[in-house]
Amino acid sequence: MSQTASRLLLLDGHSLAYRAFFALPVENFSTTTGQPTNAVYGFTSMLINVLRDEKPTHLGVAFDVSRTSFRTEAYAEYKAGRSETPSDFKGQVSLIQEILDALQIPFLTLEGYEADDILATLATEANAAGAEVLICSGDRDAFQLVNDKTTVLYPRKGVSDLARVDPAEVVARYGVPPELYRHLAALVGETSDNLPGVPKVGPKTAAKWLTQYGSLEGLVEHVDEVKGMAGENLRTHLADVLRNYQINALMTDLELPLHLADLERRAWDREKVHQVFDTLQFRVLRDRLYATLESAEPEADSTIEVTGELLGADAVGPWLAAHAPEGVRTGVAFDGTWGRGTGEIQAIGVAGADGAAAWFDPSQLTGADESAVAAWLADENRTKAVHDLKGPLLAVTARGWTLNGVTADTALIAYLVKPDNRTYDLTDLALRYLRRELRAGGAGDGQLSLDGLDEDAEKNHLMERAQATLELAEALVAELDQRGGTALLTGVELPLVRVLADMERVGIAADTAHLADLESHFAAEVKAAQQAAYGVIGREFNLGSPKQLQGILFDELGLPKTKRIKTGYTTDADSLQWLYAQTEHPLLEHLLRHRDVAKLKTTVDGLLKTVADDGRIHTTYNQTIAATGRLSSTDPNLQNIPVRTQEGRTIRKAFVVGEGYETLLTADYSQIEMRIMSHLSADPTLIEAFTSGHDFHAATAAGVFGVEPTAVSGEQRSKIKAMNYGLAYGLSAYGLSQQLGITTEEARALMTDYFEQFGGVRDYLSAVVARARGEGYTETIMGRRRYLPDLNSDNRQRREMAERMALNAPIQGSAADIIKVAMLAVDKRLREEGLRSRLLLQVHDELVFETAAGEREALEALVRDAMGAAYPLDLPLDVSVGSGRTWDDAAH
DNA sequence: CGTAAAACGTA
DNA sequence: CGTACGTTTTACGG
Repeated sequence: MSQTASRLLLLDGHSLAYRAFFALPVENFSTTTGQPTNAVYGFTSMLINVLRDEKPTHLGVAFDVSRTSFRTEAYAEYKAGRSETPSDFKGQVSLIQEILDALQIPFLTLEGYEADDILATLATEANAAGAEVLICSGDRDAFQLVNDKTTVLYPRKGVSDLARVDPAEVVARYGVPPELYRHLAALVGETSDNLPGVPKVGPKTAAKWLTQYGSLEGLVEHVDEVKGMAGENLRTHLADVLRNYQINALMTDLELPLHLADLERRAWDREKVHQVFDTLQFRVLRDRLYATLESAEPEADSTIEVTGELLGADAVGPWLAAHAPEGVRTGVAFDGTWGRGTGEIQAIGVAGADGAAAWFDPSQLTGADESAVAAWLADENRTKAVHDLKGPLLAVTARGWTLNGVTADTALIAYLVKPDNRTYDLTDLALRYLRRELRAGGAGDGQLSLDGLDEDAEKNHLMERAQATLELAEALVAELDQRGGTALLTGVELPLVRVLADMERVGIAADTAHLADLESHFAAEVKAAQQAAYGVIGREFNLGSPKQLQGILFDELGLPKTKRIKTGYTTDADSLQWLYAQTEHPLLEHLLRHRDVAKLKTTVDGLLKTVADDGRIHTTYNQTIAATGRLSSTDPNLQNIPVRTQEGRTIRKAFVVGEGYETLLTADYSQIEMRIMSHLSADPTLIEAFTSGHDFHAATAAGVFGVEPTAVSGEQRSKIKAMNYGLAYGLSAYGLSQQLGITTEEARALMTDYFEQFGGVRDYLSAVVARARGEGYTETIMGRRRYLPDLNSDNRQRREMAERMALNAPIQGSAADIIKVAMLAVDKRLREEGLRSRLLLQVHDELVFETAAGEREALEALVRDAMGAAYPLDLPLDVSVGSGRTWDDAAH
C-alpha cells in the first residue's frame, strides 16, 4: 500500500494522428516551408492535454508499420476499400516520432501487427502487474480491453474532447459489458475495416441476443431459435460473424522489445524539444507544453554531489585565481542571516566552472585572503551566479565588501520564466530544471550541531548549493532567452536588486513617540467601542471572532442574513454597514467602530515592533512574489499603510524625515494604469481624455453622458470613475452594480454607453484575452510574461478567473515595469549628479525619497524627469510631487 | 504546533 | 460575481 500505484498511458499513434489530420484544416497548419503539420499539431496537443489531465507514471505510443498484418493474411479483404492515405498525411508520422524522441517517450511498432495489438499486449501485461491503464485510441476495438483497471480515452470530436470509456460507459453505450464487446462488434460488423456484419442487426439487436444467450457462443448454439428476419440473416451470415470474431480479437501475448518498466516517464531532452518545436514552428504549443506540464513533479535522475575543501590560511586567493577566473561564471552560495536591511555572512561556498568546489569562513581570513576575496567579489569580470541575491548582498555589504559581476540570479530568472510560483526554492528548481536532487545538509532543524559530521554535511551542502546554482544558471538563462525575457532580466530585474538592497538598508525614520501616542489612543478607542458593544448585548464576548459575532447577530438578535460564506454568513464591514441601514441596531455602530480602530491599533503595534536601533524601519521587498511583476513588502509591509481616512493618515505622520535630511518627498504616477490601458488600446477618445487637460474621470464621463466636461455631475463622475478603474480588473455588470448601489440592468446600460464611446478599449480587452488563450500567456510592454493555462479550462469559474487575470496582467505588469525602470534611472542619476538625497520606499506607483539639505528642487526635477521618461507611451506619464516633514505631509 | 479562513489595509 | 499583495486574529486538527 505504501508504494505509489503505476498509471500507464498508451496511445495509438496512427489513429490519433489520423483523427487530428481530419479535425484540423491543413491550410492553417503548415510551416513556412510548406510542410503540413496539422496531424503533428493535433497529436501533440492531445498528448499535452492527456499528460496534464491524467498524470501517468508510465507511457508509450504504438504505431502501425504498414497496411498489411496477420489480419490481411487471414482475410484478404480486411480494411480493403479504404481510400488512399492522403499525401499530406504521409511524412507527418515520422515528425510525430521526432517529437516523441525529444520528449523521451518510447514508441513501438511490430511487423505484421497493428498498433492496437501492441497496446493490448502492454495493457494486459500492466494489468497483471497491478497497474492502472489508460488507452488513448480512436479505434473502437480497444473497448474490448476495458476492465476495472483499464479505461479507454476515445476522441469524441476534434482533438480536445476525450470520452472516458470505462466498464459502465461500455454498458451505457452498447448494452453489454466490455468482455462481450467483441461479440457484439462481430455481429454488427465494422464498415471501416470492411468487416460486414449481419444485415439489419445493429447494436441494439446484438445486445439483446447476447444478453439472452450470454455470449456469442451461446447465441450460436441456439442460432435456430432466433426469430424474425434478423434471425434469418444471422443464420445466413454466421460465417461472416465468426470470421469477424476471429479477426477483431486483439493480440495480448506479442513478444515486445519493451515492457512496463521501460515505459517509465522520463525527463525531456530540453534542447531537442526546442529544436523540434522550432523546426515545426510550434511556438504556441511549446509554450503550452511548458506552461501545463512543468508543474508535474519531476523525479531526480541523479544527485548533486561535489567534493571540495575548506580553504585555510592564505589559500583563498590562489584557489579563486585558479578556479574562478575571468570569462566563466562561478557559482556562489552563502550561509548566514539577513533581513531588515542588514545581515551577516557565516560561510561562502564556491563552485568553479572547472568542477572544483571550496568553501571558507569570512571570519578566519588572513590579510592576504581578505584582499583577495574583496577584489574577487568586487570584480565585474569575475562573473557569478547566485541564488536569491538580495539577502546575501546585504550581508556582504554589511561585512564591508562590494559584490559585482552577478550575471545570474537563479531565483529571479526562475521567477521571470514562471512568475506564478509562490517560492523559488533552490532544491525545487534543481529538480525541475536539472532533474538533479539537492540533498539537505546539516541538521536542518536548528539544533546545535557540535559534532563534526554534521558540520561537514552542512558545508558540503553549501558547496552543492553553489554547484546547483551554477548549473541552474545555464539552464535557466537558456530557458528565459527562449521566452524572450533576457532584456528584462539584465536591463531591469538584476540591476534592481542592488537598488532594493540600498532602500532596505537605509530604511525610513520612525517617530516612535508619535507611534506610542497612537497606540494608546487607539487602545482606548478599542476599549470604548468594546464596552459600548458589551453594553448593548448585556454580556462580554469576543468582538474579534466572526464566529461569535455570527451567533449574536443572526441567532440571538435574529438580524437579516448577509452573504453566505463557508462558515456561515459574512460579518465584513460592507455587510455590517448594510445591516445597519436595514435595522439601525446600535450594536452595529460599535462593531464597525471597533473593527476600524482595532485594525489601526494592530498596524501601529506592528510598526512599533519593527523600529530598529537606528530609529528607522527597514522593510524587506520581495521581487519574486507578485505574478504580475510588482514588488511586495514584508516585515513590515510598508505598502499598505492607511491613507484613505483621516484617522488612518495619522499613522503616516509617524514616517518622518531622518536626522541630517531636510524633507520627505513623494512622487507618484497619476493614473498610470489607465494611461497604460489607453496606450495599449490606442483608443483615440480615451487618449484625448488624458491630453485634454480636464480631470480624467470627468472628461470620460462627459463623453459617455454627452455633456461638457465642466458640466459633469458628481454622481456621473463617480460612476465613470468606478467604471474606469474596474475595466482593468475585468469588472462585471454585477460587480459594478454592487459597487455603485444600482441594479445590474443599470450597470449593464452604463457599460454599454461607455463602450459605445470607447470602443477601442472594449476591442483591446477582448483581443488581449483571445490572444492569451491562443498563446498561453500575456505579455507586458517590456515582454514580461504571465502564463495562464486556465484560460482553456473546462471549469467556468477557473476560466473566468484566468480571463480577468489576463485582462489585468498586462496593465498592472506594465506599470510595474515602468516604475522599476524609473527606480533604476533615479538611482543612476542620483549617483551621477552627486546628490545625497536617497530613495526610501516604493508603493507600486509612488516613490518616497529623503531629501538632503538644499537638494529639494534638484531632486524634484530629477525625479520628475526620470519617472516621466521611463517609458515612451503614446501619452505622457504624469508625475505629481509633494514634500513635507512626514509621509502624510508630503502627500499632494 | 501549524494551517485555513476571514477580515482589511494598500495600489 | 474586480486585479495584485501581507498581516492579524480566530478556529481547529493533530
